[in-house]
Amino acid sequence: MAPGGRPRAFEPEVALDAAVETFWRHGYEAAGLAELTEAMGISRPALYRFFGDKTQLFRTALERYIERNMGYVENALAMPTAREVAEAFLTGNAEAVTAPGRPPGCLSVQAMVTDEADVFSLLAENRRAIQGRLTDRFRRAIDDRDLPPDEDAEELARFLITLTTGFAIRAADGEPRHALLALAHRAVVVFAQPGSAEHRKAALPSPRRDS
Amino acid sequence: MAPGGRPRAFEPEVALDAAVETFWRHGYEAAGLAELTEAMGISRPALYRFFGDKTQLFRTALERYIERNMGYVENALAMPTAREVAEAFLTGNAEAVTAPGRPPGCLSVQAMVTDEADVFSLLAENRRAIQGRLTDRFRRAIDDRDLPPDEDAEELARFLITLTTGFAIRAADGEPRHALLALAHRAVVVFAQPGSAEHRKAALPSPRRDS
DNA sequence: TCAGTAACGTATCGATCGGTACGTAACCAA
DNA sequence: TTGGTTACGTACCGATCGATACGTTACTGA
Repeated sequence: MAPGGRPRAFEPEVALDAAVETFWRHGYEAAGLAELTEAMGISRPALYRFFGDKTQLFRTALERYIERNMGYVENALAMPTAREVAEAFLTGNAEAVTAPGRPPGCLSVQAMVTDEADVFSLLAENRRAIQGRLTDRFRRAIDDRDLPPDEDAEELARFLITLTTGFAIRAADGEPRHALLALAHRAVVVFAQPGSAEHRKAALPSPRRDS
Repeated sequence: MAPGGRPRAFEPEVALDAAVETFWRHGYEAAGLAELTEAMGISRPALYRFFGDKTQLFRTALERYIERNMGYVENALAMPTAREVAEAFLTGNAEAVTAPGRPPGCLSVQAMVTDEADVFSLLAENRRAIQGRLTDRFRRAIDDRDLPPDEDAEELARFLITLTTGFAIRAADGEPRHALLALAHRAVVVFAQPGSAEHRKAALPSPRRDS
């Protein structure tokens, strides 16, 4: 019934990668259609025909970014001990946000500062998903006696996410890889060394509930 | 010789505070003139006559933001020990980025994601200045035998700045105050590295300064 | 009363934003 | 060749961006 029409004049994956890099470097709003189309090497209507509007393009770009540049998350979650999970997660992130030949920082964080509610919540959901997987992993570590029984798995996960968020901003700020790696190695001391579970007593005077 | 003309119809400080809040909530680029003028309660030409262009307004707003919402920095630097400096700095920041009645997060961080080079470098300079003062403080702590002689003062300062940067983003992300405070208390254990067990004993909840 | 001065705000500037209408070009099947 | 189909890109849309021109209003001192 319907034979193929005129063939595409560009490689969708190449164009998408260019979009990823543009969003990565400038965030969502600051990445204009003009810059996007120029980087992707296609015309504006071509972008809309293949990728939908700017928001949909960003969704697709974020998916690709995650699967191509956030592999360190899976890698870290597969580590045998909680401490190794944390170290792999932090160092993997430090390396990802300072990858040579790529924009410094993290697409998710660069694009987070936006008024577009759907883009923001998309990124928030992604971050929450990772934090949830880390939490689950640390809960398992508690069950396995790899972490103290009174340890707060959710708080540990939140600590890691918060630190990597900071890494992303600092990398965009020009901080070199070795500096972030040093911070990563330093931060894992928060994961109690075997035999010293007492840091929690000293560190937490009393739980506070104010907002 | 020159008599006064028509009197001003607005309070400059009130208008400036409104500008601070707008930049705080949306960052630099996303805070449009329409929103700024509406929040400030003045017309567009009035803004330009009194505050110069948008960049100059931002400079002034940043100055005011620093002097009104970053008092915790001075407070922290005045603490007697390195660990207390760190704890006061982190908790002070956690409280500042979750201050009730104010936008969550930090103006400096919200506005950091921008293409405007001069705004970016202005913020980077501010961050570097704080990091420098923390570094100096920790160097002094090393001289005073308050920190181990082989400690890296600059790295400690970088650790704190990176963490507070993360706090700012997470606060904007909706993280409640108590969660960030818990992270703050947890993070100061890096100041009780193995080998100096007595740093740990002295950990007490420090006096608090709300601004 | 009146000239001088300065802040007021409407109405508008050119540039750029995200998004499309539409005529054209390139493929396939008959 | 011809009709159907699909991608191509120029040229444009209304809205909004930051920034101003300019006529008006309110105050002061002579």
